[in-house]
Amino acid sequence: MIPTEGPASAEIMLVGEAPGDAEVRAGRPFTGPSGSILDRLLQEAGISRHEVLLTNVCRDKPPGGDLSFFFLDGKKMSQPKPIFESYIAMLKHDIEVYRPTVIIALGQMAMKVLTGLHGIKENRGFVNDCLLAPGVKVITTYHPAILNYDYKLSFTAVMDFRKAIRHAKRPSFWYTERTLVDNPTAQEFIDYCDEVADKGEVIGFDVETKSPGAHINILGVSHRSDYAMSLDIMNGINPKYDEQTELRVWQAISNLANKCPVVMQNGNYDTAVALHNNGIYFKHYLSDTLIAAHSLWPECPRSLGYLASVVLDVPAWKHTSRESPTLYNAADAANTLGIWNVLSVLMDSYGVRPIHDFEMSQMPVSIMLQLQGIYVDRVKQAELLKAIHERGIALDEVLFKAIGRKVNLGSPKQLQQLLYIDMGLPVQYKRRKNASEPRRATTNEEALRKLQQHTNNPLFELIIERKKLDKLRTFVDIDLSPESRVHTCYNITGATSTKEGKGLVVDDEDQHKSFARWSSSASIILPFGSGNLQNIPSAARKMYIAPPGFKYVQADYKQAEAVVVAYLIGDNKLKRLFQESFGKSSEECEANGWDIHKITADMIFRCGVENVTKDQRKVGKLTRHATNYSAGPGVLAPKLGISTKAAKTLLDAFHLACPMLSIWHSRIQRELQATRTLTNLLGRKHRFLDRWGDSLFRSAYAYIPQSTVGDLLNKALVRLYDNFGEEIDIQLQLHDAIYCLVPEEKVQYCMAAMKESMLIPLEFNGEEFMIDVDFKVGDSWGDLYDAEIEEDWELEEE
DNA sequence: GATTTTACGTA
DNA sequence: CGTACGTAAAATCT
Repeated sequence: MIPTEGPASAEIMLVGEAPGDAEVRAGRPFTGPSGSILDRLLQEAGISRHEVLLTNVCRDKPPGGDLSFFFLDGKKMSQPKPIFESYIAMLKHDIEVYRPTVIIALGQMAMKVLTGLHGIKENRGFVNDCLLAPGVKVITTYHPAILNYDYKLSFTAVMDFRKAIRHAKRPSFWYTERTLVDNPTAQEFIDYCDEVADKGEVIGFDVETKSPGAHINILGVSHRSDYAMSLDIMNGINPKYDEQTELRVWQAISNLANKCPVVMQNGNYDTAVALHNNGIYFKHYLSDTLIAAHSLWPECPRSLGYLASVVLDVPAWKHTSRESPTLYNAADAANTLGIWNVLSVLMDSYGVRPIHDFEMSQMPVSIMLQLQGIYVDRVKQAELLKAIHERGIALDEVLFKAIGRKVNLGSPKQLQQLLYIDMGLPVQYKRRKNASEPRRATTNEEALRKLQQHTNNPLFELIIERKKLDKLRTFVDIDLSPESRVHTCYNITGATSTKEGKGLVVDDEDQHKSFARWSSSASIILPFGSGNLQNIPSAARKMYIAPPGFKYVQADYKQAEAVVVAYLIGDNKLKRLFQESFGKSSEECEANGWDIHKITADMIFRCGVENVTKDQRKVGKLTRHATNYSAGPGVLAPKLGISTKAAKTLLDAFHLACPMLSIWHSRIQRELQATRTLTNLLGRKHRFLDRWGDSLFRSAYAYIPQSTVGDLLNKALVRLYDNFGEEIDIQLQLHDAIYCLVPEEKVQYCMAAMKESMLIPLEFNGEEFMIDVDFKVGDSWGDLYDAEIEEDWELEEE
């Protein structure tokens, strides 16, 4: 039985779940591994464990640490045994005796017992009344034990602790008093908008929309974080007001859009919808809480609810969306403004406002690209579909004969049955991220290729081809808009928006990363196409055809990441190569041996650049690739068709010739050790909060080159759109390439404009350099040929 | 019907 | 022991 510990005068009480072995031995709470994590968190939040009360819901360690032991119904944990009831009574007693101002509930069980709430993700960070002792504030956060597994949650936990400390100092303060007007008349709403517009102050704005079509049905405006008004203009699927009244509402919004600086949460969506469906353009959309949060904490969640839980003192409001959509929307608008007020100050003290402003500057071109979409030729689409279908049938016949029964190759389970049980082949296992993960059988392409080598059976080639065909079909067999277009949603901050257009969906927690590149996902406004436009295979690109008399022009950064790496690691040989070959034609590069892969091959084989054979060049290319991303011999070997040992010899030879790379890796590790933070060449910072180890290192090695190129391209894209957007039709953003569509006679002009926009100097270690640009031109996105700017061609001619 | 797993497309 | 991203289809859970 572990008693509550701490000073009687303490204002904060921490309640965990149950003691562990260390606690039982010491007879004191939080003395084991969780205790040391807790100490670190408390220290970061600015408080010591000697100032707080420490206890657990359960006073004893359950057998095997399994909390369900204290319940009659096992895992469900809804019917407590008498002993659990007695623990609750003890907890209640201690709360009443010590009477803390704030209780910090650590983990699910403490939250449930103290507040009656379920779902720690939704409820943590908010202030709730204590069920056991009404009037005592309860703030829930993650249990320290879970931070062992998910270090990223530490940031949130520290923020929650800080909030608890603030509240402990102000016993009577619960929430910011505020007014959310959720049922105004149309006239009241219009009057409010007009009044706010006249003042021209910063407003928070949010819309709710109805699918299909993403039509706005609720409008929310807030001029102060403690006041918002929300109007529902729809009655089910019918307009709520007469035409005249609704028109006046839209005029009022349009007036706001013209006069007030506006803050939104993911306003990329709201402004695109307002423009597309209502013709309203937000002239002064200057700030966005999603982008502010991304520039401050790119590694953290950034939904409005999360941000509010971390920086505001408002009650949780997500649950109101169903019972009162206008109340919900008003809270969204007010909280957006409230969050902005805090983040705006933080951005200046962290020095990241330039990142926010840079991302905001990408908004207009991103919105244009989303609404414009890309044209697909229906005839070519049908042709491709037919070819896929026919080849599929032919392959199915051959496969049926070879296998003797019908197997759904899209089913990993059926394929495993066929390969590893029926055919008795050696089971292939998936590549693991670290050695502690369990081995999992796989039937992916790599496994099939291994089996092919093992058996020399052509069956596997056929299986691979059939699977690829099915994959390709998903990119070709797509719905087109009435204008024969497909659309996407470009997410400037990386992760995807939800269907409702707010918050963030992150399947895998790693996906908060967002290394400065846009992501592309299914359009919520115009749901046509395969969604992500950044992963269309080249075969499917052939149906994205330029109209008669027009050409696609592609400009991409040449060897972009390799150039950045060369400067980062101080590889003089490569730096010289990139300088010498800058702006030179491919023929000239070839003639002079300016070829990074030949140079790499020479570093490995020491044969002289001019003597490198085709095979050696391939080895050089793949080795360079492997080392750039710190891949190991196990990855390189199958790609070269050699043994792991031989691959290791190659890698060793490379590292011997290029010691700078390993030195740079060590430098990155030291930088991480100091602050866990890296800064790319354009000043964008990223904190790496994963568990310390190789996986974190590899991610970190990729960060600077990848994010620098991402930022560089977006900078160029904004320049191209701002300076040439009237004459040049930008079509696509593909991480290190931009695609445009122009009349044939404007191809040279387009290339010159793209070159001028994309050649942007970078600086590292006081040295300035540029990444060169390559061009391709053609009749479709999938049919492009090398092109160059004619030597005597000047941009001014146009 | 909703969520998770597997596989795979791009840079 | 490449990283980053999003989606389709099958498998599994509730």
